[in-house]
Amino acid sequence: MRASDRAYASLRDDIIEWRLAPGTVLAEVEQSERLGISRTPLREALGRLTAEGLTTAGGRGVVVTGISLEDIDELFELRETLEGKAAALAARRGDPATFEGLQRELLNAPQLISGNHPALHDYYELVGRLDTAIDAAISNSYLAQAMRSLRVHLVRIRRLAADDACRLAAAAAEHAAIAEAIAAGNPKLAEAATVLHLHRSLSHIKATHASPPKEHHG
Amino acid sequence: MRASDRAYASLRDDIIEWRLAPGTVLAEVEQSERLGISRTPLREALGRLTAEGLTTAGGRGVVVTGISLEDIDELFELRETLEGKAAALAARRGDPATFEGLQRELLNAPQLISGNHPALHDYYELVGRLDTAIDAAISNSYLAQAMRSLRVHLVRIRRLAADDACRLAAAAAEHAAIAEAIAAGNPKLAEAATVLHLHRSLSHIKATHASPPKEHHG
DNA sequence: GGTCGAGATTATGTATACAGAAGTCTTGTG
DNA sequence: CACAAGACTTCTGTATACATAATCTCGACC
Repeated sequence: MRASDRAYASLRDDIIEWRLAPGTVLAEVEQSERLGISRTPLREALGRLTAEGLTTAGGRGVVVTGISLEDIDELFELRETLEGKAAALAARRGDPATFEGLQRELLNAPQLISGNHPALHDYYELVGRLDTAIDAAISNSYLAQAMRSLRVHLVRIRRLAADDACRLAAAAAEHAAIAEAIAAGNPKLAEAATVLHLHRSLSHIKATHASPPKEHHG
Repeated sequence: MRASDRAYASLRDDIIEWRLAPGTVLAEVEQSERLGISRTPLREALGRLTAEGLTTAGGRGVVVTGISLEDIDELFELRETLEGKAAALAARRGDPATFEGLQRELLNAPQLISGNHPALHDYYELVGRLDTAIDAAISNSYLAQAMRSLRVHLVRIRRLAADDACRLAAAAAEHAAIAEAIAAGNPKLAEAATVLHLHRSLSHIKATHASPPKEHHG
């Protein structure tokens, strides 16, 4: 693996997991020394992060982007548009069997979650498989790409919302409804189920953070 | 201006204007010598182009991306989703006076176009102002960013469709309808006018290219 | 005492040198 | 004559050295 790829993955992870706070300046010499590489591959990594919107190239050095409450609203507005359309397209073009299987798994998810130690990883992996299945079903690489670039920010937001077992179970049911609608080949229903799920998710995030979270564009 | 910026702008223009054909390999030494810069800023430029989707970083060297008929369909599918939503949001949040002015200008556009030498530049500049006004009105930087990344590819497609004066006049009328709906504060109408315009544009492009254009991902 | 300016310092932007990998051409053998 | 193996060529990936620009600080002058 290339050094620039490692640097990119490392920094991306640090930003998404909030180990690098918004507003942090990523000086080239400092970071290249920290990661044990030279400035050249680091610059490529920073360029990719900036293209994704995780950092901004303001004046001197690149700084870690913040996420304000307005950003979350904007993000979900776009997300509703893209994922709603994607769900509708998947219902038209997807393979029903695939989504029937995912629906079954999602209906079983709450049982796994309510166990002793909530297996967040398993749940997120399952949701990720649903996302991947939708991406493949829509047969639209540009739409898929747009959603992928959104998901980076959403994962970041997810860390802000302390997902309890209750919300996870509800979310699993909502995802199951989406999968069911897609499997049934019903575009309108798939879009409606998606919109519903996203509104619930956004409400949950906002309720969790009645007090404003870390603020905004560094 | 930085050397990497100049290289990026130059290559981007060459690709959009089809001076660099799809499938062309952009070797680093070759291009850096052609542009009179060193490999370092050139690599940054290539990275930006690849992030935008104008080039792909397959195996050895980056190659200029192609646009197939399927790509155009996918592109317009996403475009309909994003611009439809944007028009609806602009109708809700935009300043009516701005769009009334744009509507008036667009209604006068056909007179300018039907002159001796069709002033394509003026028309495209006017449409660009409408896009900019919508971007500003929606108050959603993520949606605006998604549309900006789309427009790069659309400009490229525009060069494939030989826009005659007749089509330009019709397009101006369609744009005027969009501006009118936004000025009227009618989201559903604005979205409908946008969807109508995009379908007409796509039909025109497809009719122009009954014979398949340059094909596919390089 | 405050403010403006010049110098120093440090960071980014660029060029170049080096290393590793991949592809191609050539040559030898079956 | 065809196929395979090896060396050579060439390209990308990385490191480092140098240039340039911006910022911070210190000092002088008002």
